[in-house]
Amino acid sequence: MGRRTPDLGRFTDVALLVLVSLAEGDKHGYRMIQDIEEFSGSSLEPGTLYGALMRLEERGWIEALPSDERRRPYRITPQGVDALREQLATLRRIEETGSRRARPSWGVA
Amino acid sequence: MGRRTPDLGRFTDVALLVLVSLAEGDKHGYRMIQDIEEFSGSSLEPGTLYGALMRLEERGWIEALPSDERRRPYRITPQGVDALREQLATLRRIEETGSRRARPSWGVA
DNA sequence: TCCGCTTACTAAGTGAAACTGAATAACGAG
DNA sequence: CTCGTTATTCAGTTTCACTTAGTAAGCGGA
Repeated sequence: MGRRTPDLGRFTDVALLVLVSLAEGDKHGYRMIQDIEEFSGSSLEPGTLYGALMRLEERGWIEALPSDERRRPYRITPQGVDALREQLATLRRIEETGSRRARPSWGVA
Repeated sequence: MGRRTPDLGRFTDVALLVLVSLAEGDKHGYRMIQDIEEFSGSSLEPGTLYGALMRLEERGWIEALPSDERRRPYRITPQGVDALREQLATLRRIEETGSRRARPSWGVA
């Protein structure tokens, strides 16, 4: 459930979901998958998640913490928090516009 | 401005933006570009927009209206409205989770 | 009338990312 | 010692977003 529609867009980026997840606290990949599933309903396959982690790290929005060689935890960086806040603001604007427009008794009268 | 970050995700799907735009009323492509620019800050290039329109039409979420051979107007379908509402709900959940988590005095104490 | 601007869409080609799915492996429970 | 969960890596494919360029109708002004 909470399916990302194949063909057509995904409707929410993996990168955003990761940032939201890490905003709660440090996590390793596998826990992010579970967390993201809970708050967004999107179940990510490993390949999708780890690919996004790599790119986010290159961007400097998250950083790897000392790994215990089984789990590889990540932390969101200050730049990551900035980016997240900015994106959330944009998201809110779009969501509000959409809600306003899709609300008024569609199909009725 | 309102840049979609090249590499890394786009953070908002073109398809969603189109649905929000059409939720306000019928529009042809060029006007959607302007409308979307206004409410989301994302300026789409023609190729991006028209590609999304094609896929949305195949999906049955929008439909082409009789064209005057210069403008090609589109209308959102009932299924499109359903899909939009569902996506907005998901978006709101993500946005709320993100805002809650990114809020509490980050980096302070 | 013809020049140029805005409007409006079409089309081609590229790269990056999301997705699937399978392989690997450590660890705990029983 | 075996099975299920935890956790990550990797390979391969699809698809979308992006850029850019091209076509063309309509309109205002000189």
